Amino acid sequence: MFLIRRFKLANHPTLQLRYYCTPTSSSFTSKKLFVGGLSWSVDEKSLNDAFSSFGEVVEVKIIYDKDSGRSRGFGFVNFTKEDDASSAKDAMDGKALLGRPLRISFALEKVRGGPVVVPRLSNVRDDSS
DNA sequence: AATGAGCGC
Repeated sequence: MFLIRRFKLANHPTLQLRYYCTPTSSSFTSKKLFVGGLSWSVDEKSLNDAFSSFGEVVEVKIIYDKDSGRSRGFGFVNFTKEDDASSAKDAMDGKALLGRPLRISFALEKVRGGPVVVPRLSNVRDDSS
């Protein structure tokens, strides 16, 4: 089920490839939620407060821009049980937090290790024999 | 400076 390697080609200059483990079915469950649509001013504490009532929250992480320090407007919430994550998603998806409606889905996991690009030098000779 | 779909180090 989590077998499809999906790649996304980001905007040209960096030509970054990002691989994610995506489920074959569009609806799946996870203990980890992706929470988008966050107001710039939402921090991890308030996000925790908003989600901890649905179950035991292991981790709350908001993604901040590396050098501007500003929130990128999304984050992740980890529950111990995916039932809790699921009900939190159902209850909070579309619901506004600090004025902005949350966009919640189950988190995609980055493919472990990421893509391995094997250097292939076409003019390398095999001198082993 | 303002930005508003997306999936982190």
